[in-house]
Amino acid sequence: MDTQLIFDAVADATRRRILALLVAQGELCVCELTAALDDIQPKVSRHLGVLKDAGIVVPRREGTWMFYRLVATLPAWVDALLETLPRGAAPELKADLKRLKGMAGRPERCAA
Amino acid sequence: MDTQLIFDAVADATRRRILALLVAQGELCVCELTAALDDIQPKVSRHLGVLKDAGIVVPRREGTWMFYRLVATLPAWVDALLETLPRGAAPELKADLKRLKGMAGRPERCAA
DNA sequence: GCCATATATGCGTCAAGGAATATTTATGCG
DNA sequence: CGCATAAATATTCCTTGACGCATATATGGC
Repeated sequence: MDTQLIFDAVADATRRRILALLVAQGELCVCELTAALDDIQPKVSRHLGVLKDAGIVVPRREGTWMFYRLVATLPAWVDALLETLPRGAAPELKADLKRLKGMAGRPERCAA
Repeated sequence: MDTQLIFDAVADATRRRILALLVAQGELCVCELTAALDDIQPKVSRHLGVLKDAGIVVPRREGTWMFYRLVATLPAWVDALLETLPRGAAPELKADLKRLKGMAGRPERCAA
């Protein structure tokens, strides 16, 4: 658990949007995040890699899709930090959620 | 209140040490922070400038000294973020406080 | 005005990190 | 096996920001 990696991860606006979405939705795949953020896939994937290396999210493969979710056993202060994102630190969250809802061909999950 | 400025400010380890000291001590001058961090004065001053531009701290002049303290009316989520610093996100805080206590010729405050 | 202390800032250098495109790997289906 | 989709990585370019040093500014006392 490297403190600097955590803060570096949260310093980027795109990664904050991803984290806010994961806090709100629990688990999302790359294509869902790409649609929600209205951005290109390599960019989303690379930012997810940063979050994974920082130990904040974990991937789970389900067929073609890669689902990402928050690590369950984060230190309390990291949880508190992530909680601040929907509560004022991520203004775009509403719009991102709206795009996510309106996404066509959203994958169906088998297991959670 | 620019969200990105807040996170950029907190992304730097030196600035997190400064903020943790201010959370713990309430108000400190540049020379006290320089001693507590065991660093050079221009560096401390520059980081304080970043924190000031981000709207997190405010300066107060008292004779030759410049005292810095946290802004009183920060948004709730920023307060929550700052609270995480002494609670696990600032490992060096103990050592920094120790150096501060042992500092020679510490200025005396007139008004708070 | 002169000097000492405290603080701020200009400047050159350097490395880290983000964006965009192209490419590669992995999975599923026929 | 070949194709299509999803995702990861590699490459290149470019911007940002931290650091260290030197210097400038401000305040107080004489």
